[in-house]
Amino acid sequence: MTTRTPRADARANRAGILDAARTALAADPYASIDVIARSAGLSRRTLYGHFDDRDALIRELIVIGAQRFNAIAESIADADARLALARLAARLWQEAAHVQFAAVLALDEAHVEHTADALAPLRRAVAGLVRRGQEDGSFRTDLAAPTLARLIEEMARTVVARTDAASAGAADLAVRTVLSIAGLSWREADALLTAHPDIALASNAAEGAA
Amino acid sequence: MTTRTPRADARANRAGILDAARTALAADPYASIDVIARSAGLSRRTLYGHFDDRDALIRELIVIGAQRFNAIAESIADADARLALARLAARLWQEAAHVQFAAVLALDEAHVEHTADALAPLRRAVAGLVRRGQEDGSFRTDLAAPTLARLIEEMARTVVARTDAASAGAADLAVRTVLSIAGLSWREADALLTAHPDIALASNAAEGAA
DNA sequence: ATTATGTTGCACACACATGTGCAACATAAC
DNA sequence: GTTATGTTGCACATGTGTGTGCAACATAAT
Repeated sequence: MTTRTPRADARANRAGILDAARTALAADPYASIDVIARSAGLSRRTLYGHFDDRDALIRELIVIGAQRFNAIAESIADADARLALARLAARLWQEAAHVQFAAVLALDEAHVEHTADALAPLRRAVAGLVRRGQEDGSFRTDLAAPTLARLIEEMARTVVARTDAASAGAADLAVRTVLSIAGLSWREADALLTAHPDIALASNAAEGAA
Repeated sequence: MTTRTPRADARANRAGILDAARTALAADPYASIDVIARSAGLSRRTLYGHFDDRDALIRELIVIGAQRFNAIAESIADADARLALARLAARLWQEAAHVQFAAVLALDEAHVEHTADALAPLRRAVAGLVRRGQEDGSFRTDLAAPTLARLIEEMARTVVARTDAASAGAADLAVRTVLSIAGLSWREADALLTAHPDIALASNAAEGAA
């Protein structure tokens, strides 16, 4: 029981590892500890100074990512279920850089359970949205609510995991996909997005400008 | 240069390995050679008598699977693009047992390329369908044809890989998902499937009957 | 019944990843 | 400038998977 205060550079290195792990694991969920450490500019041995375990590192990543997810889910307040869903998809997409690894890891047997637990609030929010949308007739009713909720989750996960986050209309694509799955025709979705241009805003604008 | 005729039991064992590999890899794309061989009732050593390599085994699986895929794609003749897409999805689904591993493997870095090559005909068929559907106004036009084609592929792959093939309305779910992505409203898709009950037929009927 | 063909278990070499112990070295904090 | 804190490289043990060689054994085909 001495100083207790972590050194400043150590704090930064820890953060750097989490950062490197995010991108490395998004590209390859089986990225080795060594690859992660090196891509953070540190040695493998040092990483073990910050995290007990490969598992501990990943668990921390999941927890952090889930917090962001859940916070967003709980911040959506639109009365219109279609709007709420669209906004949820768009907001989540903006976090893509922080969550892409999660979308990939969520498929890994070893972490499904933990991920599912951590994302329970988000899942509840989606379930509520679906129920609401089905009740007011704006979402499809040919599928049972739990089925539709799961389908929306899976499709969203796929789009996040399999789309280059930096590409042009990526956010727009994600939103339209989710709305289509919810049962809207594309014209309906299109009208919705036109009427509410704030939703798919801020798609990473500058690209080819060099 | 002697007999050249493979022994009957050896032929059967080879087929058994391919079969076991299909199911084992569908569950876990990293299933070990040993697990595959054992689940075929053979020893690891024997497997190497039939296949040079882990890679050789997987490549053969991909080729066989792709042949079935492609044959189906080329057998679809409906003039109506919506119908054609629906039927394609349904027919592919019926092959789920033979292709689920492919849907999973397709994500594995090591085999993406080979898989993509093998599935070129299917991909071309989908591209043609999308073009046709967009031209006659039955598919969405808010996304460029290549984007839409890729999206349909990805979503179909996800549904195949992430749905219990034996579950009740699985085939129906797959078809409806694809149609929604193509831009149909759920009511439109519903009407289409009602008008053509032959499409989503033969969903593995008997389940709970024990 | 003989024989070519398959199968099996075992040992081996190899590669790669995880996690730990330790001594040498750096440097942020004071 | 001293010192507690952090970093590094190296060796090591461990575990898991791949692919091969070989001798003993089984059996389909004739």
